[in-house]
Amino acid sequence: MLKKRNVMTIGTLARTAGVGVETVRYYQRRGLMSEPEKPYGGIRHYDEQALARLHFIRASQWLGFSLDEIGELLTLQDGDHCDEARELGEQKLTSVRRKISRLQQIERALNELVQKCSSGHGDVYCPLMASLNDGVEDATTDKHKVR
Amino acid sequence: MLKKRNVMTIGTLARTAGVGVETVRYYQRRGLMSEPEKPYGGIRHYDEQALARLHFIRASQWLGFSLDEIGELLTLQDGDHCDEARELGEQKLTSVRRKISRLQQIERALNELVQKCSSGHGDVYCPLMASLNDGVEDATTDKHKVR
DNA sequence: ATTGCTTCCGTAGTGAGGTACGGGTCTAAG
DNA sequence: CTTAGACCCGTACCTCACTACGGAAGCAAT
Repeated sequence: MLKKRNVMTIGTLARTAGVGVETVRYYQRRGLMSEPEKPYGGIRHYDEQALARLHFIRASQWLGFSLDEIGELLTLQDGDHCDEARELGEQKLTSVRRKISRLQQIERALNELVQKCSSGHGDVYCPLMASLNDGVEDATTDKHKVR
Repeated sequence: MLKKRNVMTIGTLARTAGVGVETVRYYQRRGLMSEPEKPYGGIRHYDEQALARLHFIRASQWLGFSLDEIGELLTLQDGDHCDEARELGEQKLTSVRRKISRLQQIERALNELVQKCSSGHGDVYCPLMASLNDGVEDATTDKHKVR
């Protein structure tokens, strides 16, 4: 008993996955998804696999992988390359942890500044601005790229 | 006794602040820094104020302000607008905290996946890939923008 | 005086991840 | 049968923060 596969147009596919039609087409152009053959003169249809692929991409993106990295992951898809996949995962984990601690530093600094601003309200000058003018105490000590 | 002010060329200024010459010129075009008058047919010189401005910009950037927001901050520079500045700071603080908790979620998920990958090594399939294929457990439940 | 590094200045390109547009074709509802 | 709404497709445009390019002119040392 062959259950007829859930067939969708690109619009339905996109809506179901919560992305825009243009985004799906963009992923196709990037080579992250294949374009199904189109029936002569007609409209392409997409199945569950396409939807799964879209989920894969969004899930990976959510984990901080770039589209290029996702492309890499996709070449490892058969499950035979667990080590490579884990390696990529570990790299991401490291970079996520770096980001977290940088943001925590920033949070502490910003919090302190805002606190000062709220309390010492008698003065004429603004402590936040003052700190920014001084370079936020050792924030600019790392003179590297901010990006 | 007038101490002759520390005068720099754009190159020295940039190097001192740890940015590129092009970056300084870019900030000028963006209206974040002024261009000093140039002596007839000659080379512009920059003083400590310009350097301070550059520090201000980098410090603010480090705190997560965009160049547009930094422009706003700069219009509040006189210190008479402490409330507005604090308001901006608080907004940033909120967004930084959001980012942190999002990243912490990601960290937990990624860590778990990598752990699984390292341990259960007898199977043929890769747990990381498997999870990505399933959508990372409720990661894709929030079907919104990843950006 | 010649080499060689800066500076000056405008314009254009980069990368990441899309989003928008416009003209043409299909399909489904009324 | 007409019309509204998808779809198809290529190309152009967007944001953000830079970065590069290229030619002319200045300045410092040899």
